[in-house]
Amino acid sequence: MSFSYHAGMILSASFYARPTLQVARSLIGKYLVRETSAGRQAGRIIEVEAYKGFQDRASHASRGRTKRTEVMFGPPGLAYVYMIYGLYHCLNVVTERAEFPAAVLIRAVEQDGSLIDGPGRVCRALTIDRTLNQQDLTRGTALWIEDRGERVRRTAIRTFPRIGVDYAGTWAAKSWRFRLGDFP
DNA sequence: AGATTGATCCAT
DNA sequence: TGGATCAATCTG
Repeated sequence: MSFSYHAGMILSASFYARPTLQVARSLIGKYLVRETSAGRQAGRIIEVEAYKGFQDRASHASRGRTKRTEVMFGPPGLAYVYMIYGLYHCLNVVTERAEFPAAVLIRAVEQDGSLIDGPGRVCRALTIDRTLNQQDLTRGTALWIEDRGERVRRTAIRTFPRIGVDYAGTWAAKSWRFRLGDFP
């Protein structure tokens, strides 16, 4: 039992252990929370992308089970953090079930009224790097996602093709990006 | 449009 | 081991 204060309910493994597109949708309006020795920061999730299964050519896991993608094959509720272009980090949450590779990329959050737009910027703003790879998000330490009671109407969420995956053939056309409509 | 940066992956 | 690639971002 932890006695530290949480503004909302920490999402449990059962939240992540659902079909990835459902998890992606329901992450909109939840709060990504980062706690360090310097304090606690939170961002309201505005945009996400789903990456699902062995066939999805946009997913890192489509190349198979490697050292990098191993965490995507792990149990739901783990963080998958990778470095891109040697400059930026991207945060994903692992979904569904062990042995099945799937995750949701956090693309944008609203922090203290300002929009942090882009997965690299999200990680920079919340001090998220590879040391948090494979972190268990259901434990409520260092990094987690919580529900603060906001109800997001389904019609408030718009869907788009995923960004930066033009190489993925027909998979690039799938509307697996979800964004809160109030943020153009 | 072009530069940046380093981890990763696969072909030599 | 080498080199192409990359779920991005910043500056012109």
